[in-house]
Amino acid sequence: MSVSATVPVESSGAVATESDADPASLVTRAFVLLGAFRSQPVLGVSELARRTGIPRTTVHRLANQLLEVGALSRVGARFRLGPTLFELGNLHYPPKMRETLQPFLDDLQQLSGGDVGLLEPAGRDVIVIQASRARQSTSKLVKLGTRMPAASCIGGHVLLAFNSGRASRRSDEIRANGYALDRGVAEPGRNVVAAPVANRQGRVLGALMVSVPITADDDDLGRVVNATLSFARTLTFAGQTAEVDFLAQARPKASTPPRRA
Amino acid sequence: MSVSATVPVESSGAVATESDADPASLVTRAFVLLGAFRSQPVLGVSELARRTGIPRTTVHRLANQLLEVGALSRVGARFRLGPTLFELGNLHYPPKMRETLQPFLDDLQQLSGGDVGLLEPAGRDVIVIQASRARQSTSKLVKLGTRMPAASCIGGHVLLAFNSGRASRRSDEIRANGYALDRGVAEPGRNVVAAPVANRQGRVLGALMVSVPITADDDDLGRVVNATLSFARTLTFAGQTAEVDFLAQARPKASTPPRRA
DNA sequence: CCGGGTGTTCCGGTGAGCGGACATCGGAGT
DNA sequence: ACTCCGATGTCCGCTCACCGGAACACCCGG
Repeated sequence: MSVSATVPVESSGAVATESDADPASLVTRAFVLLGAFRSQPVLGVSELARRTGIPRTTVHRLANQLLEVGALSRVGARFRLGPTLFELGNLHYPPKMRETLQPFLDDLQQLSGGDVGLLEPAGRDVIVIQASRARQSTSKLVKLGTRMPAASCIGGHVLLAFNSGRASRRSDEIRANGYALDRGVAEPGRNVVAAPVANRQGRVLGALMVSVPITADDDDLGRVVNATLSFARTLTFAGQTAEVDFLAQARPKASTPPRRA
Repeated sequence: MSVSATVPVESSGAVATESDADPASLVTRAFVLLGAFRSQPVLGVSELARRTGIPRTTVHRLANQLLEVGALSRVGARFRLGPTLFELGNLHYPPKMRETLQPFLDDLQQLSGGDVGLLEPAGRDVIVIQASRARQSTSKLVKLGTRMPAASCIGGHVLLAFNSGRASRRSDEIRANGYALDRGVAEPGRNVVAAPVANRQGRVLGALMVSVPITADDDDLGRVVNATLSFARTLTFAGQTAEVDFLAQARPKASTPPRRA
């Protein structure tokens, strides 16, 4: 549990977030810094340095620069993530996407009684970019802004199945069914259903995920599965119509820019 | 009720404000790059270079680094803001703040029939960090994630009045009234009301803003004002109880870090 | 075939970033 | 009281990684 994305192993020196490329690069470091706040919302310079393996002085300078642009805010002598990140994060979507899709998520939430979330891939992780939660639900998977490894979440499995070229038994199964189902494994006492959402080119860009409490009657679950599939198709359609082109990925122009060595 | 002579709303356009300090600093530049997407959601390298004044080569390198950390995504050969920003932006809040406050905003929305937004200061701008909008409203001020100069928005005036030391006639007036009112200036055909929201120390950290269509009857407006004030107080209270400590800003510790000699 | 528009690569000079050392503050322990 | 410890903020000289001009590769429309 405690899906990685967290702290590297103490003061191991280098940055341990399994980033592919050179760990240098100021930009990378800045975002490693920001990422440290995933596990702790308020951090001081020294704490940041300890968690990220970046020298204190450097952290100090970086943090102050991030402060200037509003990516961090002060909390007494310490820091927290700043409002500029929220602003830019919201600009991530096409302007009307959220408003357009929210009613659908809400409907599905009502209908299923569970928690509904829309996932987007981010590297080898997935992020919950939109959600509709039951009043007093405790699903931690389906929570706005949550990031987790694609491999460790059923919604991520769906995305992998439809996106990554690599075939596997599980992927084949998901593609064949058109959805994925997790019975109480990911979340104890809960069933989780996931179905793919595509854009107008038919490319799968997101996954709809529903987490419902386990019921005695399997027919209930069946209904939830059907509803999820139906709504996933609806979202695909809604994304097309509202010229939202849900999650963009516009014209596939330079489809394969020569990959760097 | 003096009509507030609000500065006419600056309609997007050029790059937004700030960037006071040295334009150097990689971090600053990176965020200047990201900020360019405020006016255009999808941009290529050359376009970015043109808009930001940063040389193409540098833009290219920066953009690719930002891509690696998920702060940007590819769209064909161009870029858009990435999901990591959304994730981090959501972490900006205390964990339960949004869920806690949303019902209050929704109630006020229903009650007033207008658009309701919660503002947070960010440098000399303000950002709408939470909103509840009427079904088919067209208020552009009260939209989730919107950033605008504090000086050009009535909610910003409230924040300035209660936060900045500088006194002015307008600030005094707002402090005396406990709220601010804009009659159709900021948004044609709409009245906008704003009231301060504080944390447990009584420090004003946000502003509640309500935009309603202008009605013939002034009593209606009065009711909206009262409701807004009431809800602002409620939010203050809610922020306190739910140990959300709404918008943090904990103990005013190192209030005056010894400024360089 | 050309001219103007992209995105991308290369490479040398240099200034920005690095980090060791120091100053300072605040709280806990004795 | 005095001290230790860890916190944040500051200074400064060395060096290496970033910067950006120039050149390249590519795709279009004329």
